Amino acid sequence: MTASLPRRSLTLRDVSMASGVSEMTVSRVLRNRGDVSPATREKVLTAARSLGYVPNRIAGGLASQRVNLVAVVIPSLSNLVFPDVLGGISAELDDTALQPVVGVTHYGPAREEAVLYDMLSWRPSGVILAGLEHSPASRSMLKAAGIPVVEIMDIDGPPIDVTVGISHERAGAEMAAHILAAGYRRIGFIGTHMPEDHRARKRLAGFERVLAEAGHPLVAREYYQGGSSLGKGRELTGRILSRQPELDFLYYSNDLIGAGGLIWAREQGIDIPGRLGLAGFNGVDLLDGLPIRLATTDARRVEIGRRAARIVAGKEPRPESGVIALAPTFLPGDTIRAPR
Amino acid sequence: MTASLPRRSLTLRDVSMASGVSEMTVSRVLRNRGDVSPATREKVLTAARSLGYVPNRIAGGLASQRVNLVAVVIPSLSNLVFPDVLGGISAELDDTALQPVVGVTHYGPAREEAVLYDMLSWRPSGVILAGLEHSPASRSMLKAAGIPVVEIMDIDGPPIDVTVGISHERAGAEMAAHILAAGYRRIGFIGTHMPEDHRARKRLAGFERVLAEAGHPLVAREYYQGGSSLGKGRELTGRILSRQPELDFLYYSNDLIGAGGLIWAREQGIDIPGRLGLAGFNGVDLLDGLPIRLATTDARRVEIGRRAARIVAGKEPRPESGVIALAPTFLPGDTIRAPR
DNA sequence: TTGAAAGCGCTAACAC
DNA sequence: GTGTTAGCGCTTTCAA
Repeated sequence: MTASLPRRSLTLRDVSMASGVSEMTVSRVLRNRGDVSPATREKVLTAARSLGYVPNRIAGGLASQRVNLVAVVIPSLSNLVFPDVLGGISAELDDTALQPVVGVTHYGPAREEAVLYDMLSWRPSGVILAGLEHSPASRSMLKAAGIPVVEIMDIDGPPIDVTVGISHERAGAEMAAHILAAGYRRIGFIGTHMPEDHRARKRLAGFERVLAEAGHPLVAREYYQGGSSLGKGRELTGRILSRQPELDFLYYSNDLIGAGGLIWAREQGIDIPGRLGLAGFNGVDLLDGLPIRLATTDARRVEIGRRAARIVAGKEPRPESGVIALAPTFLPGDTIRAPR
Repeated sequence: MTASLPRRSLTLRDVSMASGVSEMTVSRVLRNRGDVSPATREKVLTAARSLGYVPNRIAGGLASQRVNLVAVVIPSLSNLVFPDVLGGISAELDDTALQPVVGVTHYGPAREEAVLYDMLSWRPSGVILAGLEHSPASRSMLKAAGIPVVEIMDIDGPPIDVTVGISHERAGAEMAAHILAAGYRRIGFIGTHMPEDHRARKRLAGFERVLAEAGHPLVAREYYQGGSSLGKGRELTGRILSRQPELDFLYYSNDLIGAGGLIWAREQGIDIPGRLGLAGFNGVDLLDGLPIRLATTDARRVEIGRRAARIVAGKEPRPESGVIALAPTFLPGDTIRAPR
């Protein structure tokens, strides 16, 4: 049995004819606009439902010059952190007419440009995008779009319109301060080699700055390509420690490789946090059930998503300065000694 | 300094005037359609770029009656498994004109209905949605849409149009067979209490059927509410084993709680897989770096996404039967004994 | 409270 | 290779 697929979809006109009411009134009923008598209303709704009418927003958007979409542009979906941001955005948009539409850039500026072009061609009511670094063409597009543009997750730089996030420079600096206060001195770093991961870069810069100022500069670094995983963390931790066994602390650019390193170090029987301290970044709750908790920084992902959405939705005014700064929060966990 | 936001966005007309070429030809250039002389082409492109023109797809879609969107409707983004499916979809759509647009249902049929209504109102070229269970209204909408509809991840039931996935009944049955073959006899189950997680339900049904047929029916079960996490897995494993210490195998409804159980059991010094065997479901690679690998079933997520996308994109014909069955693949890991 | 007319910005179809 | 015309399905505006 083959269901016969309708050649074209239903229009207001079909509902109008089925209900004996003008298209305009049908439109009013379906959008809950203006005054319509209960009787007419009922007639229309019945007709629409029985026909299985689904409004055509393409036409509606063109006519009204208004589309209730918010473009959300992020680097990746497999990164664990972006679903949290999306959760915040979507929770805050839930009681508005706005709907998020997600585009993924895979950390490529050219790809970001293409995604933006694409999304802007749907004339969304606002844009939320990760980071402050964009190609000149992307910046022009966003400025020319005439809609709210909220850059998120980073405030170390000038926004196009508004930015909501944490200072990664500060997050790195604060972590360095905690590590030094706990007495660690021979500190190494493990992170992605991604020129386009500006936030990781800024964190490392802040981290190194504080270490250097204290006279205990970073003594080792290990970079990797590709995605983060527990396995990668194990491997790199093994490598950096076999090369420089004197290291007493490892700072990871994210929690997942940090957790991998933690698992490896425990297998080796290394005393943590005594002989070796470890810290990651993000504060992902996925890892909460591990035997010991990795020290990390909560990047305030959900809240960032919420605030960004609030601004786009007009629930909260655009800040005068264009900047909404949240504080990165240190989570000590079990992998860093108490301060001396 | 306040950038002046343009009151309305540019139109083809603006590009036409700036380049001295008709709107129609501008449209041709911008879409790479038809023959346009290189000279004209250049003029148009230059004008469009310098103005910062971004086409209006709302208008384009209305005029052409064709929108290059594929609606993708999934229960959750935080579930680890759906990003994989999305990855497969997006990889396969990358060399087509189609673009995925994602909607999230949070496992609610009413919410699914709303999301579908919403997405269909954009007149997408196709729909990919998780599961075979939908409200009657959802089914009517989908049938009436007149576009390819691909239900994914489950083939235990009749599709609306096409379904691509694995049989969860079979996945559960096969896991039971492996467990029995390894000599385990006192088997328990830990899973979500989600009436709407039909796939988990079907897996358990297949699992129990084989156990019962072999004369070793399931002897314990533990359900939980809410999301899955390592912590939840630890907690439930502790609970079920303290209640029924004689259990020699635990089957989990997903890898994450399974891994939590594994971590807990190792902490207790329980011999795995000797004294106790464990298995999860999904085959998520996130957990690859754990000290020992959890036995599981690869649910073929990426491939499911790919095949679904291929059908929507017309790269592969709709199967006669409407069903594309992939084989769930048993991954023995280290938490199940070798068969006797 | 309801209806009629115009037009949103683009593209299909056809003419030149 | 390029231009003209009509119209996609709705909503805005104005009139009744």
